[in-house]
Amino acid sequence: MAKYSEDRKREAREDILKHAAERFRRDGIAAVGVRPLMADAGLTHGGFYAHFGSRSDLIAAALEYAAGTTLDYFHAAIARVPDDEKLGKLVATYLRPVHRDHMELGCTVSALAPEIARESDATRERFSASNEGLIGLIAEHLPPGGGAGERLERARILFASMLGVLQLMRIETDPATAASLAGAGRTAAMQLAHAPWREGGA
Amino acid sequence: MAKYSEDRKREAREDILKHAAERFRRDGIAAVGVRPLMADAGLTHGGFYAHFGSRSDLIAAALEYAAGTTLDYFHAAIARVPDDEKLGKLVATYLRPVHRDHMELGCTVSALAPEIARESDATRERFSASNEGLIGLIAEHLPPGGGAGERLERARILFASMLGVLQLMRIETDPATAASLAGAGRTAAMQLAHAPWREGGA
DNA sequence: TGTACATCAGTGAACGCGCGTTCACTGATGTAC
DNA sequence: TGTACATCAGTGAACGCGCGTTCACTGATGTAC
Repeated sequence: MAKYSEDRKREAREDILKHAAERFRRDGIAAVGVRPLMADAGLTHGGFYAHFGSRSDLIAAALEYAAGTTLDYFHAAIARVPDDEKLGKLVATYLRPVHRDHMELGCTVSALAPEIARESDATRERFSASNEGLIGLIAEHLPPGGGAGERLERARILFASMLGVLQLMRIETDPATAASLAGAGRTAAMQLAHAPWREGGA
Repeated sequence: MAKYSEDRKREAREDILKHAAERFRRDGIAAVGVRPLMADAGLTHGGFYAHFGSRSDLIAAALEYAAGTTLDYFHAAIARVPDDEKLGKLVATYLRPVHRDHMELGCTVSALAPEIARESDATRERFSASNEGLIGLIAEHLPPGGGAGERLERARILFASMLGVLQLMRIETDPATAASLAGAGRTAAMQLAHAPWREGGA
């Protein structure tokens, strides 16, 4: 019934989402208007509402989409690497210069964390669910040992540390400091991956 | 010559900066307009340009101001604590629930990192210089040992980790996960403070 | 195979609104004598 | 001490512009027979 060209529509929607995911990360969510975004996709602004109920709906969908591409990116980056080097490769990929310089194609959280934090519960929940894939990927390649919950907790902390380091690298104007951050960030991440958990500090 | 009421003007400027620093952190830089901001300070929008050359100038000044208040906040938080507990107190203060729930009065980087990263070199440099105070405060209370450069590097990583954890806590909708993040974040921060540096990982 | 009709993604003018910035002004606060 | 004048922070109308959203429309793509 009324099938029409559902594929064509789905492709257009996907195209809008792809451009939104990229623009949001590059310019910030608040700076991206419906009109320029539709122009990116080769369309005019009125057609937007055939695909999304509102700009808010787009934000939720685009964040979810962006989290998906982020996961794909890191999944691909470690695919051709021996199992026991996957975590190191993931950390190195996360902190490498090209990721610092290309917010628009990289980790969604590092590019948009505070803006996501200001979104509604529903949007944040939807995004978190999508972002769990990346947390899971890290947990999967942590050194063996520990229960599933503990491994996820450790993966979350490792992710948080890398994300913070990357954000500082992006603010930093001195290349030497940025490079030192990348190096020290890698060391720190591997420390967090291997150190005994629970009361490991002073 | 022409002294007039310079103090009064300085007070008004300070008032605008104070409100801007708060609003920026709460709503994001892009979401804060000149008009609502001046209304916060009990003024009308036209007067804005007696204090700042442009909205961009305000952003640079307000970020600097915010970094200053962030430093004051943590400086005060650890003032009445024995020296060897200052770092732990700082970490605990950074990751406590009230800091997660009050972006507008807390760490500027955690509330605005990606937006700051999109600012001009000049603005980022000015902000970084101001934010070095907080990095220095952390470095000061790291366990003894290591050169000044190494201590600063370690402080930067510790700061980055806390900042990432706080941002994840702000995105998270599940209270249990948020609480686990806070706890694990404290453990991780103290691990990073105490672990041997350079090649400490796998 | 050819014609009539239905669907609906996409178009673009229009809506009310808030934006950053300018500018002629006002009026409180200062100085000069 | 009282009066005339200068300064300039603050006012608010006005500028051109882009925003999110609505809606009457068009025209390519589908189905019916």
